[in-house]
Amino acid sequence: MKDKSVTIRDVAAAAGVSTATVSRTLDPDGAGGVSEKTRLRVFEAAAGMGYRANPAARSLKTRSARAVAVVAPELANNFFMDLADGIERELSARGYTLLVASSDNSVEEEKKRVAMLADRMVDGIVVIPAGVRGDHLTALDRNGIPVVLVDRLIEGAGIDAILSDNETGARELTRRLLEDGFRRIVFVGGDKAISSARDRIAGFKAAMGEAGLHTGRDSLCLGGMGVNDGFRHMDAILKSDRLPEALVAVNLLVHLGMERRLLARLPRRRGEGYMPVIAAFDESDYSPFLPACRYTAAQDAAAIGKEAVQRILERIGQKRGGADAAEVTGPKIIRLPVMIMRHFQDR
Amino acid sequence: MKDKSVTIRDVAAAAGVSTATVSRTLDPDGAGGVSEKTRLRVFEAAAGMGYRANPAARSLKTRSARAVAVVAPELANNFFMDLADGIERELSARGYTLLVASSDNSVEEEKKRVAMLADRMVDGIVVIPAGVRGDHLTALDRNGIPVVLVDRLIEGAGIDAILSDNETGARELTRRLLEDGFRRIVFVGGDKAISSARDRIAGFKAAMGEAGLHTGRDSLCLGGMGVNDGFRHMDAILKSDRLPEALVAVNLLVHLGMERRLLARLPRRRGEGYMPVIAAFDESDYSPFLPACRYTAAQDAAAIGKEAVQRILERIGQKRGGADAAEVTGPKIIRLPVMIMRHFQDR
DNA sequence: CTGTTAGCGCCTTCAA
DNA sequence: TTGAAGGCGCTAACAG
Repeated sequence: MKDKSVTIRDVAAAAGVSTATVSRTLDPDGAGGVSEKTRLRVFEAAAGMGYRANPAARSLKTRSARAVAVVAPELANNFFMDLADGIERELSARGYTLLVASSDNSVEEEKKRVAMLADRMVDGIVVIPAGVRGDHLTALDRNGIPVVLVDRLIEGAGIDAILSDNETGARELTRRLLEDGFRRIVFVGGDKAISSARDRIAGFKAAMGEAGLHTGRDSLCLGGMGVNDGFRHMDAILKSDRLPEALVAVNLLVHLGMERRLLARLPRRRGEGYMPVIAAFDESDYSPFLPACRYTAAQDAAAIGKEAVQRILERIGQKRGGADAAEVTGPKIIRLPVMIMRHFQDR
Repeated sequence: MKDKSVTIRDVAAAAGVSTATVSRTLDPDGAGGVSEKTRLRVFEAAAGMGYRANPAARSLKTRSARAVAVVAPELANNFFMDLADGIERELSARGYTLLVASSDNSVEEEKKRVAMLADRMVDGIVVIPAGVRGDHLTALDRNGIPVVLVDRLIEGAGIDAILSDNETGARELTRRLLEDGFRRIVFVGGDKAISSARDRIAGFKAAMGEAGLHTGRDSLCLGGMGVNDGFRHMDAILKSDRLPEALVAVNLLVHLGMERRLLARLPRRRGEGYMPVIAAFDESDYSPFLPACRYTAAQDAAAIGKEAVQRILERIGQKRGGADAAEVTGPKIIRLPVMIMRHFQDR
């Protein structure tokens, strides 16, 4: 907001060329026919005067802002921000800016935020969907603002997505428990509306099936993806007749809730009473401290972020180039492997 | 990016008024002399056509973008994102957009990001400083882009700041340990370059002094604010002659590192050998699970975020109004209280 | 390879 | 209270 901000005209005057030449020289996409001599002169002049292109003016003209947005259900979530971090790193390396907005776990809010971002002419939006509805995203994508889904899929929306291989992850997690000799295993949490949860449930069932175990009502405590849901389910389990030997938690938060419920039991003395083993999706810095936690499926947030950026910039490039082959190919869905980690607790 | 984006002219035509009238009617600051009748007509037309003002064009003209940026040392940090969440909530309620960027814990990077954001004509920047240097921020603030520091202070920079009352927090934390009967207490971690660390150290010393205890070399393990630093310090402590009875951790990460080191000991069986008690800054969802953690000082991230937004919008308003009284008053520094929490572990 | 020109969509005097 | 007109800083044809 410096009053004396130096414009392209000042640079042009100083370098003794036209504004058009300066513009071409300083084109971020670097594709301009400018002679080496003038290019040098312009660069020098620009640097000397501390010229900085005005992005608003540029946007107004080019209808693009060299910015990409991320919309996450919440900001204060470790996994989402790991993703954002990866995205930011990748993006800034290529001269793009990242905007972040929170949908506050609401599709309504997500709609608003996405609209606002579209207004701000971001070149693309990475969305961690808050729910199952994706019409607003599909519309955006069709209208020329590329959208890439991350972490969760919206079925039938026809939008590219980068995910973890949730089914395989859950199957592996369950297999480990089976290999350890557990038989009475219960899956906890999981909103059927959310694709990752569905896939994880499927993986669990598959592994149980392989072992010849039936997965009926009493081996599934479905519903919810939050801390309270985990707490609630664990509570119910503790009050049930047949205590499971092991549990599979659908995600970090449900896992946390379950551990909380276990911690809250009286008497607090460890080693007394029932203590199940938990295998959970999502590794965190604190996993080693959770008393029941034996296995986690660690998602590679950095890789997902990187892949998402790559995909969205590719799409942005295509749009500029005018190619529209993507629609024919159908949405591209990438599933990245997870890593199973073992935690040793003093049990 | 819609090809057929509806502009102010379309609305003007539809409503049968001039573009100037539409502009006045839709002024976000609401201060325009427009008759109720035309205002209604314009609103109706705008809504009917789905008009959305183009922020780039508006920015170009007004040199403001109704956007505020947050620059944090890292995104994948619970406390910082709690702050960001609070800021976002407050901001979007007032029609502002939040941009988030990471300085990657480097002042150099912070400089670059801040410059980029200034180019994008954000109206103000909330910074969680990466280090002690703040010239670039002071310059910005003087040049008309309000800057508010959060969580950490930069001495002598003359910039407004919203902080926790770190000294009182650390003193309280230490007092609790003393009340519990501990005498050999060591403070762990803390970069002297970071104001919050300095204040916390001072609080520790004050409490110890009150109790008539000396705080010499052997009661301070200073240096570092990260997980590795905590680990390293705890390692050294375990190898020392006189094991402290209790420890004060400078922040969440150092605390985590310390707990990790304790966890890593062999034999892994709990209850064997030495187990100190820790009082740490920063409460998290996982604090109840950390075996050594007895007290935490919980910062009120939401309140800090809210306060920061309020302050920065105030400054933005002043700037528009042309008032410059702030410079006379000197920087405003607000210290918010922390809450001491007790954790009961099965020890 | 470089300059000229005409806006992008909006806001804001200045008159009416 | 309203309208007309002139840019904000930049880019993208189109000439030269």
